[in-house]
Amino acid sequence: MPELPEVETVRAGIERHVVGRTVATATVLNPRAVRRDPAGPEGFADAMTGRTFLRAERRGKYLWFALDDTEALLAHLGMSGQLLVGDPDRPLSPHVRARFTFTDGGPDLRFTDQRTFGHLMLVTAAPAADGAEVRRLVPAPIAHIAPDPLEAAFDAKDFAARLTRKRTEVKRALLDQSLISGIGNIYADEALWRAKLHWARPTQTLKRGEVSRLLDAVREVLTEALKSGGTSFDALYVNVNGESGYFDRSLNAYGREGEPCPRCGTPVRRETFMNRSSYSCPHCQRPPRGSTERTPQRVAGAAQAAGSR
DNA sequence: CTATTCACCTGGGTGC
DNA sequence: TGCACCCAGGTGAATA
Repeated sequence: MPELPEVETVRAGIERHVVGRTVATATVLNPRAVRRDPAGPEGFADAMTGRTFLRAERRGKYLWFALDDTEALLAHLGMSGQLLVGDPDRPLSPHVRARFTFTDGGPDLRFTDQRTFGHLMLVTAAPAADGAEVRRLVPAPIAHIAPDPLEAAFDAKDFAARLTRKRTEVKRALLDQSLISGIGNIYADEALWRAKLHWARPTQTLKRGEVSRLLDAVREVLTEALKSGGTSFDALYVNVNGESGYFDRSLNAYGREGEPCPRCGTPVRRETFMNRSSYSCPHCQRPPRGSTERTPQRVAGAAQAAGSR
């Protein structure tokens, strides 16, 4: 699942292989890929033709490619999206949702997305209003997304204040892209493990030291994952798929149910939270007082309702 | 305004 | 072998 490090790897790949090139043809193979673009598939393709990719930018899990001073191609990879650059004559895989060829006749760009949660959209961009030194444009549809912890516009003090003001659990807060962007289920669990915090911990009870420990953990986890993803930068293929190799980075908690915690050896537990799995160490990450232990099973009614759909 | 719930998707895996 | 179902989960619209 592409979270900040994977999306940044894609951004760097696009910067290297696509920026400076001009679109010869744009083809939408599945209209769902541009469902958020009011111009529709034909309008989108028409508007993209002849445009030049000027810059590759990112905030959190969103990517955008400036086309001029006010317009950009916005991309979100969703669960399974990939942006692949390669030989324009290679066969078209069944999950290619959109394709761009370039006037130089070189490698093409393909938006591939099995589960179709991702999308592309031509947008207008306005100057970011989140930092005096920030001069770049941010697309209007993602103006509500908070800066991510690796960008200059990120304000740690403001994050701490807003985090502890919320009335919610700490993991839910980490996944809230309007509070801090770029973190998904995997790195949320990894950061909480590293900071020795349980996912259900009420944000209002977090001590100052715990907040800074958590933010440090978030930055470390993202930075390390980014480093291991960086090895694929030289490849022509800009790959962000779970199977692509660097995604098997070492994880300490996520997906390791029953395996020993690397810190203390206690078997990692899995619990259901927000209808998804949360992995944590029962010894290092003690549940807050009064929190209900939850098992991975769904409630009977929910399972039945889901099954009948 | 804030917090919560749900719809949107598909292919691999599992159990009967 | 075939079928039904579960599961992965980020986003934004709808709802409370």
